Amino acid sequence: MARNSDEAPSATVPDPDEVGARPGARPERRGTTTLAMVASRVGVSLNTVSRALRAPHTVRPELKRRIDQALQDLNYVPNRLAGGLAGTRSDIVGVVITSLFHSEFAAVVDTLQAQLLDRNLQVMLGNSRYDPEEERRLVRSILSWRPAAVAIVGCDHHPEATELLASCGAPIVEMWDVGGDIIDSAVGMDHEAIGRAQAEHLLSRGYRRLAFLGSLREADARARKRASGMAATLAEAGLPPLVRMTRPEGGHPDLGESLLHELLAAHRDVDGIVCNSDAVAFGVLRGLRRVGQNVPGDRGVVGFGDVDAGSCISPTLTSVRPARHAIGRLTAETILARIAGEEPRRITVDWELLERESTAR
Amino acid sequence: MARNSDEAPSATVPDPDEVGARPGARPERRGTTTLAMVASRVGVSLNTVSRALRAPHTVRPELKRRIDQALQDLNYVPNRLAGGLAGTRSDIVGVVITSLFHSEFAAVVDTLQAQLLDRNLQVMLGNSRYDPEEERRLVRSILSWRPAAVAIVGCDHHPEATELLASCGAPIVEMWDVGGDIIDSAVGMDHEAIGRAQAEHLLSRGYRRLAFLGSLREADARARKRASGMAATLAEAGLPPLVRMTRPEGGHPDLGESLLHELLAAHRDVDGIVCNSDAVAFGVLRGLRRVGQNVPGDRGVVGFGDVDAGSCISPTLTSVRPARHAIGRLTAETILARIAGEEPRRITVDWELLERESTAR
DNA sequence: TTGAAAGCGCTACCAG
DNA sequence: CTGGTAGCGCTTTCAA
Repeated sequence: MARNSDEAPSATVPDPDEVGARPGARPERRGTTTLAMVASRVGVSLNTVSRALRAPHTVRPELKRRIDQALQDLNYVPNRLAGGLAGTRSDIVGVVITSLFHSEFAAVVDTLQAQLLDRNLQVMLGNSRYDPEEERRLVRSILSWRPAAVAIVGCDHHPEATELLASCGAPIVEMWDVGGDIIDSAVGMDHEAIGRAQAEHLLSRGYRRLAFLGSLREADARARKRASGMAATLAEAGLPPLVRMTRPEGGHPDLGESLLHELLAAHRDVDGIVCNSDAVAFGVLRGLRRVGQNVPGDRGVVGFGDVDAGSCISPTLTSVRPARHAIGRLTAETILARIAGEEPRRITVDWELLERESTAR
Repeated sequence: MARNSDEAPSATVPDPDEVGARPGARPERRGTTTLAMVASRVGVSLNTVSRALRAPHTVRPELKRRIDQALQDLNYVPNRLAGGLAGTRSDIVGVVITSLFHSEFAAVVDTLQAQLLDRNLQVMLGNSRYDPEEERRLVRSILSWRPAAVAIVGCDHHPEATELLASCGAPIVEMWDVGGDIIDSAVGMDHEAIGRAQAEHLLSRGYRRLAFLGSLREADARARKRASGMAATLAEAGLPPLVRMTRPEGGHPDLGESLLHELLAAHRDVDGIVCNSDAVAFGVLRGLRRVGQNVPGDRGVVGFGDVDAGSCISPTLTSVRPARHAIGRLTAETILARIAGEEPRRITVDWELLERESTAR
């Protein structure tokens, strides 16, 4: 059981306002107990209490016990705004992502938050919704809390965001992608390599004419890198160029089905389809089933993200599984290391191409 | 096909100043412009600049222009720790959820964050991972930032968390659930009613012996309320009692398939299966397909959450669609209203039972 | 319309 | 080991 300040059977919470009102004690405000109140109740100085909290071993055990008691009696909750202002660190880690909804990054944030909380770092979250302007706003806003570090999705940001991050003095960890210029540290995947692997896999199964389908809104730098990887692979193999189709709508099965129809109308010869996300791929599979096309016989389909459902649909979906938890964990570790003064890191994280029925011919 | 996981110390990174914090000297924060610096550059006093920021109309237009110029030249980023300490508001909204990974709440947080950011409120996120003890820690931690408001999933918390939230003085909005006691305000669904609807739907399709399957870890108060609703419906119809099966693992298709086998072994007569989440339901469908059972013919399956893939699998999955974005939006509105001094609210949000093939007999 | 001064609650430094 | 004393950067009266 954790020792100080972190336990209180809330059976009876004494009134914090009842403090020996001596000249010298600060005027008490309703509801909030300050260190000074605790100190005056115990009869020691304010900063003794502060030390009892931060460096327990520097306080006489007996005194420490009495202080803990008072802390608990008064139900003290520290004011970290004050702590952050006075100290050097703010204990806030800003986390900027591009999307939460399509759960691309939910698992990453999940792991990251849990690991940071263990070290008493609080996550301040922002979602740019794939909008660079929003990202700029968000970065500004988060930096105004003087975070101890910032984790942000991607390596390609609004120029002012990059500038702000680079010069704010806090460690910055760019997540998900490792390609390109890095501000400080990065933990992510090589998306171009993923695109190559997706294309190579389809080619190895005999598909020859490939397309890349996805939401334009989510056609971020990572998606473009994957598409580039595919295009490069095709070029090297001397095959016809990659067909790319996007729409403004979000990545959803309906988008996938709709893009599929467009694709079949314009490029009937395409036989290998890579989607920007599994959600889109599900729609493509649904569409192909509805028009009586056989998968993997007539056309192969590859997703990205490896959502749970991919192994439950029929045909099961070939997809790329990012090491989401690894990214979250390694990002947390990198943040802690950087805060501790270690060198910047650039970590390339594993991913896996899971070959399932949708390409198994 | 696994890929590289090499770790290369990046050489392209500009090395920050000597981090060697000599004892005695306060660590210098790089690139931090203070209001005072801006003021001295313009040749006015510090709080004139402050006013120019917060109440522009109280400053002579010409001066305002010069101040704005200086603000921009020096690339001023406010320090909201200081602002929060000095002022009465902290502009932080704490958001406590039970899970991010299975994206149950990702959409809610998504919408909530975007709406709050529009009003310059920053989201501080915490994930309790369905653990009351973690929830208590998290609430304490978040309250130590003196948030302007707190949004939290559910109405059933660790007792100390409830106590802390109730007495912290900030508006509290409980999300997702509206049943039971409320601390301040709530925006959510009636989960017992959902359970009743799930059961009634199965009964109306001729299924008679019902079971509830799910992850124990996610068997939170909401899930229990839904199961209760089902049980009550069965009791009122004079049918055999609800079979409940849970396991400690997280809600995943594999869990669903595994629970299904257990169910078939122990209660062969069950013909209507309600799952705690769509992910579990997907596994149940997969399992039934593998053992050659016909859905919806032999058994009906109902999910919860209405994940995208539900309409792409075969058979398509009957599920309950929570009004996720509505919850996010209404929570934001309630928070803003409460901060503005309006009365607490209790809002019951719609949901929809989507009848698809998995129960269509 | 502007400025001076007093804190917000805490941490950090120094002397006892 | 303990207490005094400065601030951290900003908001807020209250004067000018």
